[in-house]
Amino acid sequence: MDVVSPELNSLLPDEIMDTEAIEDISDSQAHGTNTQSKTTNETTVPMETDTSSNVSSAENTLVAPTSKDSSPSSSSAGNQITISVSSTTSSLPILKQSLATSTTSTKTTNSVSGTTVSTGGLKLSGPFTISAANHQIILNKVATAQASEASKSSATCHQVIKQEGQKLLVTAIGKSGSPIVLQLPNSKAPVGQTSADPKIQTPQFKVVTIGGRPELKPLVGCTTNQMTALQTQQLKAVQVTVVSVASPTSSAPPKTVTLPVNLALGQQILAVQQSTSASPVKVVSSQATAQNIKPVQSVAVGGVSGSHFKTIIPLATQPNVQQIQVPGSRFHYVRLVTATTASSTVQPSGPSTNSVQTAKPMMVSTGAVRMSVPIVPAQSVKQVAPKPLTTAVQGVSTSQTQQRLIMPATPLPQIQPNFTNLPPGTVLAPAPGGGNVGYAVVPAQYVTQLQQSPFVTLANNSSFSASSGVQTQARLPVNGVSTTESTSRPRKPCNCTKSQCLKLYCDCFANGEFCNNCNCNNCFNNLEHETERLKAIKTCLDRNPEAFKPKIGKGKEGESDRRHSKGCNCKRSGCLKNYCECYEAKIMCSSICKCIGCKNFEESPERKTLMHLADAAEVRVQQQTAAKTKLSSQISDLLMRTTPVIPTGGGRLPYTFVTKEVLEATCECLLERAKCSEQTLQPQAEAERMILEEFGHCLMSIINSAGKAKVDCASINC
DNA sequence: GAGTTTGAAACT
DNA sequence: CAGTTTCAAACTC
Repeated sequence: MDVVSPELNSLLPDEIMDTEAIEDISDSQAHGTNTQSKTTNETTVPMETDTSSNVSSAENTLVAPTSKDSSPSSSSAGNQITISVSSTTSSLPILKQSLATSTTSTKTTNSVSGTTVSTGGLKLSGPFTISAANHQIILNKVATAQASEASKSSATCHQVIKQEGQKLLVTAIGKSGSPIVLQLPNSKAPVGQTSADPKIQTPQFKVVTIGGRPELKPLVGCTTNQMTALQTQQLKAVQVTVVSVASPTSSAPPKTVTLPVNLALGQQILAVQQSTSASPVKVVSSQATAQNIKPVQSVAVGGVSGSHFKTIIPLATQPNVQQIQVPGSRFHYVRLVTATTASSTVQPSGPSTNSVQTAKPMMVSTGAVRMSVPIVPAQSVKQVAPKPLTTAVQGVSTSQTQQRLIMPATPLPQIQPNFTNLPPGTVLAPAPGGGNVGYAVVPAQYVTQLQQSPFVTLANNSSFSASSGVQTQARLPVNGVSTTESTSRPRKPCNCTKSQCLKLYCDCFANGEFCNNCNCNNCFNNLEHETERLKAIKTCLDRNPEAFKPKIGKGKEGESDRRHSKGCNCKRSGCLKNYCECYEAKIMCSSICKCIGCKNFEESPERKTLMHLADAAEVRVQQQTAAKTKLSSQISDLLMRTTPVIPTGGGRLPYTFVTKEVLEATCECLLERAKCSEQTLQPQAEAERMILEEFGHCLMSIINSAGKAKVDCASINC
């Protein structure tokens, strides 16, 4: 696997670095480690990135000029990277500093251009833009759509990374929305041949893995050992790992992912493949030294024309996690699960194995094909990885870094070719094992679920240890709602009995989640039945391509912000019961609803009544809670202030607990209960019973508190 | 907790 | 596309 040079690392948005990393950059850069990259077998492929958690800076994104725009050196001999940094507003000190110290760039106040990044034998050339203001690195489309087609046969229109016979062709995403294609053909195949006719030869894609991992340990035999101390120090800062696309190795069968042509239609393909053992470049090297890196791998997939492709690089605790956000889709992030091959460059030695077991960063995994295929036609991409994510991810990572997902090795040839029908955000995880690649389709939420799923286990199998780990998932905001909230929110367990949880009847399945702690019978909505589940997903999508999209979307102009995408069809519920999907979603029915006798509209008296009742109930609950809290606090306060005289061995509780404050609080509780009964039109007898029960509760609280105080005092006296 | 009602999903 | 069946959640008792 190729690893980004320190120079390029320094150019990455600061969101992908943690504070430590940034500091490290500063430190290392201060020492002038400009020449380190040449001795480091690492190469970075710049990814289109957007970590713009800052909205204000989002508008400052600058796109490097395409070749059409006379961008410099896009066709230059593949040994250069032309970096055009245009920072209009906010300064990015770290970035600038990095640029100033680690590149040969021509620096101006707010922009840097003409950077050549050369790392070891790997060289990357091609225009891209680093926007300091927006914290973006944008790979521009090298040419226009027409030119791009022609460019496939010309290396000059690609950014080429070449190392030891391997070439990585990078067709950058441009403003026109062309997909990023990181193409690393087999080293034995000439570049021109590979790219000449994609129809004849299926393109092989390689996923670029960005991010490193803290606590990485150098692998035995990797080039890390050759790194100087300065290199090591610099690499601590940030790591961008370019993972292979096709995995041509002399010893292992290449892991090739064949992508359908239509994926290029406004959809972004991110294929990853790590370099193999045969490759002189070991991915591990930089990461192994990245002790302080908080690697992040995330890609926000933009839409077709004119949409913004953004690669979100959130902090991930482990390197082989990549996230893809597809706005508008409930599948928002992706975990790329590394697969392993029998021939792994991972040394069976203790250190490397242990590093995995202990959640140490192991980009070492070889032959892995990781591929994320955002399916949804992109809409405007506004989602970014907020900085707070960094903290969240880090927090999560510490607790779950040892979890690993064992992916079933079931090949799915019948489904594999058609990625377009998979749910958005689906992760295609190659199954570990031989040359055949099986995929586990993991909708976004699944990834998070997997962390707590019983299917997530520690892999003891050495073949898994290096690459098949499921890493801690950075949680990105989903439609403005933190996925941390959405995923941590307790979901109602399903009770499916006949659907095997593989139909949309099942809420878990419909929400793109695994069943977990459900009451379902004969459940197939789990990794153990990935084949069936994959088929079911495909079936659902065939039936309705929108099946996995949120039902509640934005309405037309002038209508409510939220409305049901299809509308309800209620007939008997008046749309005022939870049978109605609109009412359940707490939205009013809209013009597209086909309901009969609908009462779920703005001026509906029934609806207003319900709303008032609901509000009143909520207020009552709050008041009761407050009253009880007050009572408890006052009792506690009394416990602190009073020192009741406790007769030795006596059974009497001190009367001093029944103070004025306690009485008042008790009365408040009783009054609230009475009001509640009154508002709910309860019969008097029932109301009295409820009040008495409440009084009993209050008494019990007092007695318990007094008893506790007695015990405490007695123990003190003893 | 069992039985009923309901409407979305699935099927024909 | 409409009608019917299946299904699981919501609801009632």
